[in-house]
Amino acid sequence: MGSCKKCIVKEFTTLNTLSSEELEEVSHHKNEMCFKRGDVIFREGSLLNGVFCVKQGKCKLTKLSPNGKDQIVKFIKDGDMSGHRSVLSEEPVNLSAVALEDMKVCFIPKSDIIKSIHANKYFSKSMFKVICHELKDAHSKLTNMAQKTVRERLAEALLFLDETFGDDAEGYLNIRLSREEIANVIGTSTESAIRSLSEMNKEQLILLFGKKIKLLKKKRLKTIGVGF
Amino acid sequence: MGSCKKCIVKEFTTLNTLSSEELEEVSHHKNEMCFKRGDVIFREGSLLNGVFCVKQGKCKLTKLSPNGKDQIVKFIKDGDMSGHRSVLSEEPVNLSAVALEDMKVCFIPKSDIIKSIHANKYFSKSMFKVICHELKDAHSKLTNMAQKTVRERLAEALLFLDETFGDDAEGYLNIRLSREEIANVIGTSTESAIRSLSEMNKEQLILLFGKKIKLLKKKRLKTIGVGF
DNA sequence: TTTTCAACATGATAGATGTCATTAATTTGT
DNA sequence: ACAAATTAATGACATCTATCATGTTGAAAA
Repeated sequence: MGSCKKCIVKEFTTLNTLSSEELEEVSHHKNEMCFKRGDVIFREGSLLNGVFCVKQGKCKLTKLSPNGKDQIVKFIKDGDMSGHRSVLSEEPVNLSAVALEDMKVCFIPKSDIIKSIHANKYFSKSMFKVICHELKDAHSKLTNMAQKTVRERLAEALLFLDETFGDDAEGYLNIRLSREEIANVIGTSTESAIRSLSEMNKEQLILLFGKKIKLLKKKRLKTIGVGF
Repeated sequence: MGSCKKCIVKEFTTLNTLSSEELEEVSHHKNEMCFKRGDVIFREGSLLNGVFCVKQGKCKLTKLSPNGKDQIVKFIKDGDMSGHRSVLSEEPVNLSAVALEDMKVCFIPKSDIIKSIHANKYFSKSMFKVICHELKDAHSKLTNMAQKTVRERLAEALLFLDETFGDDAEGYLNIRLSREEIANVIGTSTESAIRSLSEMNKEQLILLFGKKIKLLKKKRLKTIGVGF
């Protein structure tokens, strides 16, 4: 089992505030797991006994609405943590995590996290920042959802995906989502999402090639996303 | 200047985990201020140097959308704290706070908060829970906003206001909001909000009397809010 | 390869919501 | 108490979005 000291997750998350000893301890307690596209990593309502660190792959965090539709609330990628909200608040998770591609994930037990929060003020501070940032993000998503049109939300979402996951060698978004998943990000029906995508395709703002999407005019997309 | 030890805010918030000495210190550093209905307590983008504790009155937290409309993200009432996200993340506030009635508010400097977070693990734990709860709440609001109709969101919002602020002697909601403000809670146009209210009034689910609103059939409103 | 199934695309239509215009009611300031 | 200004209510209409129906494409399995 590899040491956490050289892990990509340590590199990018709040774990980088841990001391050498703390990391050593985490290394011994952690649990490595693999998932395949479509696998459920955890499901809304479960009581998590630790946090997940993503070494490889991407997943979506979704919330089930009473009407049976999933809302995609967040994406998680290599180097990200997940499940910390549940651990910190000692409540069940309110979101489900589903793998979007094959993943390698480490599970760090709650006890290690809690211990370090109390012992290491840098870790605790960093944790606060992570959650606070998520909260800020959620408020701004809420506002967008409430006040923007489908087309505006789609433009925003595409730019977000571009910033978050980057492009591949040919300039396509480095994430593969079904049309339904795109609809679940922007909070609309699959058909409406498809229509808006086709429209942008015709306008040559984006290029659709199967499931692959290339952003052709990012500046224009930005102004659309802001609402103009 | 009164001691924080007997304050309603201490009673209800995370401040109740502070030791006697810590409270004493806060008592000396705090700053009492008054606001009138409509006053801006802080504005989106400001850098807060402390947190606000509400001794009396209510306010709304709003986020301005690029299209110029305000989205009401949260309500704050007697015994609540606000501004902690900004203080903990050391970022500008992302929301504006506007008084909905006359208010008495205490300002506690950032230094006291940070100090206690490091010194008092109960305080820190309690703070985590507060933020985590807000995050959970924001995710569920996001999902509702994305997937529910105006009527459903209105039903939910009314029940929320009822739970949060309670009723007056005659059974009316204990908070006075304009139609525009109600619209800004549920994320719709003022006219649509008015129409949905009128509709529920005709159906005798609620009773409208000027700005005052009484919930007549809460069970029915609940099933509407869930989406049936 | 061929078959089968799921995902994608698109048209038609109905329903929900936003916008504009007008009138009524209420609040505010004098 | 009155006038002015703001807020609320409602109708008419345009627009957006969801839903249903249908056909197409593409991927996976036999």
